[in-house]
Amino acid sequence: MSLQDTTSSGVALWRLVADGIERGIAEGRFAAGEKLPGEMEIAETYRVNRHTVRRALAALAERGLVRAERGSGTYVEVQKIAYPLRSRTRFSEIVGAGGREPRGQLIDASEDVASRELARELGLKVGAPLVRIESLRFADRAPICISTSWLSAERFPGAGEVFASVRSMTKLLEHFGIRDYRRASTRITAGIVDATDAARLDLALGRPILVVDSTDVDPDDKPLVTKRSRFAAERVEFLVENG
Amino acid sequence: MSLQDTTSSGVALWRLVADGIERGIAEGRFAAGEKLPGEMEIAETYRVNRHTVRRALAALAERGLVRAERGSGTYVEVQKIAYPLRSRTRFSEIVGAGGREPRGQLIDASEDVASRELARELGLKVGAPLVRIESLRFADRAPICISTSWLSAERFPGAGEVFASVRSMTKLLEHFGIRDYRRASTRITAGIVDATDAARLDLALGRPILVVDSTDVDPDDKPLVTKRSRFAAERVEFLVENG
DNA sequence: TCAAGTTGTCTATTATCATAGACAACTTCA
DNA sequence: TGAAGTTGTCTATGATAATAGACAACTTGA
Repeated sequence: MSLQDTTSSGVALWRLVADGIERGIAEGRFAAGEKLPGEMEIAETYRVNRHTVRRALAALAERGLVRAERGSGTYVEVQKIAYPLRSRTRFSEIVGAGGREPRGQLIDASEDVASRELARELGLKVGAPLVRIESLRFADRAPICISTSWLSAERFPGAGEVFASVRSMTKLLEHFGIRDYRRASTRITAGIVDATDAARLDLALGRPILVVDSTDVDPDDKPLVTKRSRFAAERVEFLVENG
Repeated sequence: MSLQDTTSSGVALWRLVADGIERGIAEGRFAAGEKLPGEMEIAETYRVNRHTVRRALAALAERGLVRAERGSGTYVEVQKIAYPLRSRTRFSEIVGAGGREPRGQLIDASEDVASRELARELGLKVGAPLVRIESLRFADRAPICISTSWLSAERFPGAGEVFASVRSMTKLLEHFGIRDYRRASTRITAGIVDATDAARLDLALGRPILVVDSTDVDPDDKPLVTKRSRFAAERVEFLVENG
């Protein structure tokens, strides 16, 4: 590691550079459409090899944040995604409307049992069998959000396998005969990303996340699924609709 | 990387394991003085090699979080600093459809000129004279939120002095003859506290904050005041009511 | 047209990361 | 005392990270 780092931090240098540049974009130091400093200049400011900078830029380019033009420079490509909050908010609508392609990826599905809080949210007894689904959502190529969803294992047997094939919570519920549902509650707070989420969201350690706890209910107000979602704060902003 | 990770994240595996264990300690899954699972068992749960686990444990040991005892096990060394991930304090009335009772303490009032963004929000020209009001809000004795409000200096002359005496944005607007107004837009995102806000909010550096940008308008949709508020994320959660 | 500056690609070298297997040293408990 | 289970240490191998230098391909502006 360069700089004063004598002990290895376990985070690759190119990742630190990439995070630094991304932060510059997120904070507006590099505006959308503008040219970044040259690779040599970036290498000097971070005191790393030019190849290391190129690795960082390649990672950003893969996610669509920057675009390199040979002979000219590297340009900032994207902006924050606006995420309106109202009942019936569904990810595909939002990102679809913005012209970005929604993608959901199953990370993991496993069995779980209801804690007191989960039991209360879902209207079940403590210890009731649940299905836990971990999923990752993208806009374009950038990971936006990690969600952990819990459903009753009795009401939705095999929910994990279904989600793996349909890749959408709406379609999962449709598969079990639920055509309509709505958002019962949404709580928003913020936190710091942990290492696991950081790796999956392609976020630097210590970066802020928006934490959204929500529960969806059917038309009879019976809880269907409760979720905890973690959004990369620098890529998302929430728009609260009020009359 | 193990699991399904085919793309390298730039974060070393041992670091992910170390963070995972540290999180377990912080959240009390591994109590102080207790024995951690064996290296083989940890390796299996994270699906990595035992040497990778040893690297992770070595990093934690170097920081004094754990202590290994040959032939016996590895033990949690320190008492965690317990802080709740989210408090139960509800501020729905501040951020939801309401958001009208900022009873707070005036920190500073000064003159400012409209940047492009402020001008757009307030429907003024760039460079138009503004009054900027910095205020601090408490719940009990804990500081909760810092707000920076901007108003047109032409429409609200002496707004700073008025706010200092009435200590409420609603009453300030009443003073200028505005009895009714509503929230036009609310944008929520998250960030890291800066040094100035950290001191005022009694927050550690690097802690997350909820950033709320909002604009209030009169019944004719004319912008009155635009605000940027920073909430200590660990003391606040937002409740979004829908339906 | 030409020079300067940019990104793209190649080879090469060294250090770290992650895995794998084997065995030693030690503790615990029956 | 002995077996089982724990951490400690050694060697070894392949993949990745980071450095270094050279040059090609291209854009920009004088």
